[in-house]
Amino acid sequence: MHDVAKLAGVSVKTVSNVVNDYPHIRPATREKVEKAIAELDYKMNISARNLRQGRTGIIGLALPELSLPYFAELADSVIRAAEARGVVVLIEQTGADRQHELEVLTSERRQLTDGLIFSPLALGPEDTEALKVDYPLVVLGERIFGGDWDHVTMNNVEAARAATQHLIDQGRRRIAVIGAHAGETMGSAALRLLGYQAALAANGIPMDPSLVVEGGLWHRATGADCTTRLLESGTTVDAIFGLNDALALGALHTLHARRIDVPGEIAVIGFDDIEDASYSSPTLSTIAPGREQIAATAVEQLVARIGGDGEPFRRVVSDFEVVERESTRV
Amino acid sequence: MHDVAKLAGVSVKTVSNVVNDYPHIRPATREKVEKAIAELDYKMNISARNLRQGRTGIIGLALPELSLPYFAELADSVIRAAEARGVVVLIEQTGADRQHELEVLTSERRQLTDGLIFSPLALGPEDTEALKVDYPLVVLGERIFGGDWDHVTMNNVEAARAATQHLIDQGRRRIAVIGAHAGETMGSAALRLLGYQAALAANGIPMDPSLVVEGGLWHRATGADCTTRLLESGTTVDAIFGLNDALALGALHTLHARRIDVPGEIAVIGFDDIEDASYSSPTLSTIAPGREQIAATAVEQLVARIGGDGEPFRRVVSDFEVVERESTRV
DNA sequence: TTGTAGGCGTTATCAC
DNA sequence: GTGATAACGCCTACAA
Repeated sequence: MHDVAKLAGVSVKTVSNVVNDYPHIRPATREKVEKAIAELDYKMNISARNLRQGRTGIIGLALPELSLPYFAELADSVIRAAEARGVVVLIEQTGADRQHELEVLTSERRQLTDGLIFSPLALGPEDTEALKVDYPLVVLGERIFGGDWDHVTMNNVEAARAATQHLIDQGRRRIAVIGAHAGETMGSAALRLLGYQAALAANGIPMDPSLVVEGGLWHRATGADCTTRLLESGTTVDAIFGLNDALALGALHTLHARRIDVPGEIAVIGFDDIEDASYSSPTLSTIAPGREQIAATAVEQLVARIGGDGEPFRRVVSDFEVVERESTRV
Repeated sequence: MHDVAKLAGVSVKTVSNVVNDYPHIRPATREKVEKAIAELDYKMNISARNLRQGRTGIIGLALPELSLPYFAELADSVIRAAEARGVVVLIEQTGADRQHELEVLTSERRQLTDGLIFSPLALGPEDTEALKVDYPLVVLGERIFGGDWDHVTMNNVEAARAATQHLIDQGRRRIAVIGAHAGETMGSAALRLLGYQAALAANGIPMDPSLVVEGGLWHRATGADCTTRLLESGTTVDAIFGLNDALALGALHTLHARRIDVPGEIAVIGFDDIEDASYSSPTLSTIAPGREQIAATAVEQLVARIGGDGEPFRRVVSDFEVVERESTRV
């Protein structure tokens, strides 16, 4: 910057003003400086600016893992939204491990980012304290309510209710759920199960515990495994609600292997609308959770906070949609 | 740092020594300092360190997009490998657009990263000059050979030959390829096509141009579309080689929709071994390209370069493996 | 083994 | 409108 200033015959401050688009600069001066910049191929030192301003222009995104298609697609959307706002994204994977999720919140890396978009999977209401951090934070999902931070989420209960209702509308009555988490009262698993129960109740269908299959991590493998256990339990089933698409795709896999017709014998619906859902055989009906909207809103809120927005903390709920495809089409 | 030094009764330099694990410190001194750090909850200012050292501890990863499962899984592996080496990863998406890929190389964001792992999809040999950058660079894939940078890749030709040979071993003779890029002489498409041709030649099978289907971006949708065009051309086909798994999964989709038995009538093999390949119906045979190894090697090389390694530029070729699943199992 | 001085490249302040 | 100067918080000499 010194060199540029010298070559242009101005002070460093003027150079700084030019590169920062400070409005009150004489056109002639600006031109001189820009010519010097071009001539010397000068590039601003971001580290120095960061030090001075206390900002990095980087936001963190902490999620379970990119191998899970939903999170890969979410990350894609977040990066795009961030780019539109002139910030870049540092991704950290927690592996859905509670210790790792707690660590992310206090990590040294938080120094590197101006704020964090956090999608926890293992934290629960007992970890509320840990989320009281001194940097801008936007939490995704519904695991932890009511803290002093911004929240972007979807209406899990209502969406799961709609998915179940869709199956009921097709005449299904023995609807299984795979991927349930016993004992949880928060988190997607619990909330979606609630929606499922609500739909059954609203249609006067008794809830049968043998139709609720536990499953830990929501991978395809888990869905395949849950479905095997379900079928081998001998209970009657005419539909399966996978609490996410990966589970539902795993279910399709098992059903296919056992030559069970979908949707003829058993209809299947998932949740997330990942890209695979459009290309599986059969294609998978699912809930589209408004991923783009979630990403855009989260980035927008975070950037606003970083900019010193003193608004009260918000909780934004995105829209969802039932997407009917072959796996439930009669 | 001043405050810590004052509280511990030492100089700032000593504090610095402690936090940087400088070896020659009296245990008593170290303890005093650590106590003061804990008491004040002191955190080092990374920006200041970056300014002083000229390093950020961040590496860039530029790839087409995270929605493509192969790249999502690659990013996952890169982040893990980077974590093991104490660096974090900033991901940029190029959308496989040439302009965007060129821009990534000179972007202001390069100031923020100590080096870049770059997986180009649109650049070709004519862009060699653009890759001559003044920061550590590791290029993935085989689009551009022989420049002054490190290269981590797989043996596309040999792997494609093995995939084709696998189909031939199953008695297939009318083997189609989907996703070819006419006119390209570099890049995965061209190299894999070369391997395909080599296998046919080695087995005395004539190459039939009507079996080579063009397809631009390697998404599922493209694979589905290529397969439709292939079938509607009326040519005889008993196997399809998708130049990546997404294409092959798209093919499975179309074949399923048309009630064509896989592998009974048509066998299908892909390339990449993404997670979906294990859970499609039928499960997809494919080439496992050693993704973990590629990621680990790329990070390792980049970190070595950043550390000032003056070794000559290397080209590392990872191992691959044919994975046989239902889509080719007789 | 520890302390002191100086500078890394910017931007903010406040004159002019 | 533009310039001089002092921080931002750390690390690398070099000295003690």
